[in-house]
Amino acid sequence: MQAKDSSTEQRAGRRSRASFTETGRRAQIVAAAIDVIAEVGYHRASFAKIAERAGLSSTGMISYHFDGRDDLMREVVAEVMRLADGYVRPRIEAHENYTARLRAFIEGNLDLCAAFPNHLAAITEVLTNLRGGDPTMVAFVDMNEAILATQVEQIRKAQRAGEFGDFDPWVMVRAIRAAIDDVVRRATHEPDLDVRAAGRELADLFDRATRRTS
Amino acid sequence: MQAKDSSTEQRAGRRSRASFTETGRRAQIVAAAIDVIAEVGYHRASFAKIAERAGLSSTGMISYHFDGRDDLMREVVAEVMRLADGYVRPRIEAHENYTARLRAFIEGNLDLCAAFPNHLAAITEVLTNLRGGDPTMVAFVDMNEAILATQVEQIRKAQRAGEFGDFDPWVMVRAIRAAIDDVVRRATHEPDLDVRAAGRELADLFDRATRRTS
Amino acid sequence: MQAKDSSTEQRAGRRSRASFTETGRRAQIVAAAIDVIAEVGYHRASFAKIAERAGLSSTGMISYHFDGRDDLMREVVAEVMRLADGYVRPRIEAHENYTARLRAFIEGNLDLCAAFPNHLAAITEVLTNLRGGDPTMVAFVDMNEAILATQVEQIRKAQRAGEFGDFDPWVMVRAIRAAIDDVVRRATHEPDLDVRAAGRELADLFDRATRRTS
Amino acid sequence: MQAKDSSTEQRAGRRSRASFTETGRRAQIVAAAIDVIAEVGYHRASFAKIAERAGLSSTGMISYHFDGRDDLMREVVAEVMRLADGYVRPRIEAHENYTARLRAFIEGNLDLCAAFPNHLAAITEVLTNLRGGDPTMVAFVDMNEAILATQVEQIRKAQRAGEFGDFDPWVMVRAIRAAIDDVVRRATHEPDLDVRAAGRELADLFDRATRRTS
DNA sequence: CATGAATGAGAATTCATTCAT
DNA sequence: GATGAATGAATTCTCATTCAT
Repeated sequence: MQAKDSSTEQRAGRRSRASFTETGRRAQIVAAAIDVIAEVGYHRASFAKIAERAGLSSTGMISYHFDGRDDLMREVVAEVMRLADGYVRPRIEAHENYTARLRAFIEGNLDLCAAFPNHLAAITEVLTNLRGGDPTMVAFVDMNEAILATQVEQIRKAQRAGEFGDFDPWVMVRAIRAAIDDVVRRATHEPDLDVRAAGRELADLFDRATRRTS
Repeated sequence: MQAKDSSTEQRAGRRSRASFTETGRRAQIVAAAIDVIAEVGYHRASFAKIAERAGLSSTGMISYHFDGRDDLMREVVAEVMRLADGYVRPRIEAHENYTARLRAFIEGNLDLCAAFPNHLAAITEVLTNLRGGDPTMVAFVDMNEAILATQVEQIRKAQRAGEFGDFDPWVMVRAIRAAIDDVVRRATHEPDLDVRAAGRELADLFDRATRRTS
Repeated sequence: MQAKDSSTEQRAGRRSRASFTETGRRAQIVAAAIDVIAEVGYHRASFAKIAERAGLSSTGMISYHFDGRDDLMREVVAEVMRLADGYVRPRIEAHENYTARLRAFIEGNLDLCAAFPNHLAAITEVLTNLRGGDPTMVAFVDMNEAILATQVEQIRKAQRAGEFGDFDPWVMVRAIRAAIDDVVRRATHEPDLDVRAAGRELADLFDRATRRTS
Repeated sequence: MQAKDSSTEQRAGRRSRASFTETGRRAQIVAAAIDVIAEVGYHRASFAKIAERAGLSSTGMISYHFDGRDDLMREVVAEVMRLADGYVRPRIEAHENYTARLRAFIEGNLDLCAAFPNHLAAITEVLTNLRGGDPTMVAFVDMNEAILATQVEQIRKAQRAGEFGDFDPWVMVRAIRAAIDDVVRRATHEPDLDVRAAGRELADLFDRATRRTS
């Protein structure tokens, strides 16, 4: 019910042996990209803006470190997933029953959103704009799909355990994801939004929606 | 709990009296824009692609009929809202109690999505990419906000009537919207997706989520 | 020392027999063109703006009545020259001696500018932007040159008559023209400018400049 | 009585530290722009033509080095003013009395025009077409106005010194400017024009016009 | 490694002109 | 005669990417 591990090895390296500087530069660029994407959106996040944010004086540096825009975006997603996984997974695994785990997942995501607003906003932007995009990034959508599949599996277990009611787990999983992403998206541009409160509300909402009808 | 009426008169024209051909061309271009936006997304929907889809030989034609990209997008939204309103509103108003009306709203939207997949996908794309966008299209976001406010009001009535439980109506409304939009988005690129079935599932889901806990 | 007559016949007619409506429409368009050119300048005076000003609903009308932009501009120049000639020539011919005639020319032009600000501004715009322009409008520059030549001849007579001193008449004529045009240009956008007063000052200036040194 | 100093620092850059190549390219593009503007005029001086003249393979290069058309034009004006200042100012300051200084100003400008025909033609084109233009370039017009004001002040001093007669210094300054610009404009397209001779004639002309009437 | 100059494709828009009605 | 829809060229500008230094 949370992000799969996406280890460093998946980063697809033109460069077999990444030096320390190399790694640092990449991280720096990815961090800048996350901020820029969160602020101006996926499509307006040009190399020029990202380079400027990263304190780089040339977009060429980005092209040097990444195999094109897609590669950079891949890394952005990977980075955020790494963060999200480290943040949310422990909170989920701290609970035994599925109801509590679901709540932990939803509230964990939105607590994370409150703590790192740009990260979740960025990944949402990227994944949203990937849908229907180039076939070159199919791997990405697949990865996302895999995560959802894991969550579906969790729900099925809860249903078999009689903890959840009878409903289509895919629809449920996507509805949860969509609701979370919606809050994330708004959080970026509505500073007054109480993200944690929204998280609790959503957790309540989906608690009722999943609960076995007596 | 549905789109406000946005009548033809609101289109307000450079052209005071729109000829039949004028109206036809505009409609044709809007239709092409809807298809292209649904297929490639808001940002990749260039005038070139839209013109090609509309069977036009140059992008200049679009600029001739519309006062720029924003004007075209406005019309796209207006057109879809007109369609959605005509389709969904009667289905809602056919019911008295709020539970049935909510179901009619959700299923109505997704039935419409099944019937006109591109229309809802297009408006979702436009509105999604407007969030945090140019200040020139604030009116748009406001309109959308007004629609949500109407729905919130409906929910409040249902709560006062004891038909719905106690929850934050804004969070609920946004979660519903997000869940519907998610299905709409996927419908465009997943031809096998059973949109109507998803609609029924979502209606069930939010029925449970809104129902007064006994 | 003033504009040559440019009769209607010079208008270069695709249309051998101009109907009344034809003539009226042309005049109406020319008048609109004069206003627009004076306001936004030669290059920004598009057919669209001119048509709008003329109360026409299509630029096609202009293309119908004129053989292209050049033809329209030709007519603008001819129209203004006709006006200027009728206004200035009598004031010049009312005097005998060349000094008074020169003053009448300068003050006459600027009085005209005060009375019809757009007309002189328009012709100045057109002629200025013609210099170095297409070879298709050479005839235009030639006509202008012919007017200056006439004025040069007047000066030569004055010099032979001992009324003017010894100087290059061409340089003088151009300096006068340039000074007048400069006031005309500024008059359009500086409403507070006292054009007549400037005319008197310029007349004084060139009076001193042409006077025989004792 | 001549252009104010417009030092390199005023160029203010997107690029804080301009490399040698950067500076070179900018200069090269400015030079090309000056030539093209002198030849085809301000409005027809498109990036395409300028790029071609500069030996560049795409207009994008110009956009890369300059913040748009206005920025390029600004640089064109600055460059010409720098040149003109270096050329004319010493010749003016070599003289004590105002009569000689005026002559030095006029002849200096036209000698410069003979030496660098395109430079003065270009600045004249730009400034002429700025009048009444975009509000974005108001600073430009203001600068020009400041220069004229300086010259007006010089004239006032000469009048108080009894060296010049009694006349409106503003009208005089503008007439001088207009006469010079007229010669400059013609010089570009009339190779046979003896610019220096015209300069001497104009100096004589305005010498008579400013001289105290005995 | 890093820079930044260079490239060329693609974007929206304006324009004069043509043409069917 | 008059309209306005259609065309295609031209314009400025942005962008990702390449490459010499």
